[in-house]
Amino acid sequence: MKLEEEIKQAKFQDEWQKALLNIMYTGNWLTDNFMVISKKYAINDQHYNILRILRGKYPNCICPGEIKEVLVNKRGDLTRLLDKLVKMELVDRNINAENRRMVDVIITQKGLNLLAEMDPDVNQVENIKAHISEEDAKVLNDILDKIRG
Amino acid sequence: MKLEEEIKQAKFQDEWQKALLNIMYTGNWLTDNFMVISKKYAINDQHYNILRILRGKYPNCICPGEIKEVLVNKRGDLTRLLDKLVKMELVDRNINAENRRMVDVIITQKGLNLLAEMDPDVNQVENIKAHISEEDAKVLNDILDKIRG
DNA sequence: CTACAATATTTGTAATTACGTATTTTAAGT
DNA sequence: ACTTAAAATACGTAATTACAAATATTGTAG
Repeated sequence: MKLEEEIKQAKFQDEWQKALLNIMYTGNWLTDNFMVISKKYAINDQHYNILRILRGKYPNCICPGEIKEVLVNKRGDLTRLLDKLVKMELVDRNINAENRRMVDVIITQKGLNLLAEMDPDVNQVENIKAHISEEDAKVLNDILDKIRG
Repeated sequence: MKLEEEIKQAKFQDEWQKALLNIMYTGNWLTDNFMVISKKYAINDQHYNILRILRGKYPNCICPGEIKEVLVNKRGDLTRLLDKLVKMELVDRNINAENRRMVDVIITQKGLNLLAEMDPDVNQVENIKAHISEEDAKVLNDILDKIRG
């Protein structure tokens, strides 16, 4: 659906202006989708993002600082986000033996199971293959990378 | 800068997967830029978005429901977001005479002045003309519109 | 070895946001 | 006119987030 209809604006200043709004709007739209899915499993989109990062590292661990760097969305307080995941037993958190300032975070089996359970729902959202070609995706990636300079 | 470097992921499943992350990442990146600018003027990006919508309507007013529909980001409690703008005297809020359920919101001169003051900063952020061509922007818009289906 | 700066994370507190519920007003049906 | 439903917004409360400051540990210069 054209952005003009979504945010009910007859026309934009120019294509660049529209592109900026379109990126933010579509980004929020995707995030909202992840929020809806995550909520079904008693977590939010940030928790989900963290679990995905941890699964990517598994069976290795990773410290909060690295997680923060890699998060798609930096909103939220990492310590408290992890607090909740620990409380739900989805991740383990231990002080690093070599450098006691650091904390090792690792996803638990329960966390892996949860992600596995969520995968079908997520695939549904991530199934943009139905809408754009691989070539389109590649073009999109190039343009977005260029925008961020 | 390539997304791979930004979020330190060696490679992605496929171009589609990367595109999804890229949209959300770039959207957040843009939003963060607006947040930084807004903060300099004691408001946040949502407040700024609302003020822009109101300027677009000026000298007409618009009700909260319509504002909500048009907002790029639906996060936040519109009543309280407006509370703050009213308190800062950047907008006026009055019960609609014809339909007393509705509320007329209009930007004040002070609000218009603030936006005018912010414009140079915002133009800086919005200056993606330096990075992508009009044709690129058009292609990007088409692809994003397709993704949302 | 000691003092000082740097790093990684946590915590306190205030502000913001989410979410369900309440309030007020209009519309519609009988 | 009266009752009920719908619409638009506001509000109470709990959860989340932002921001600054605190804590703990390591690295380093003298």
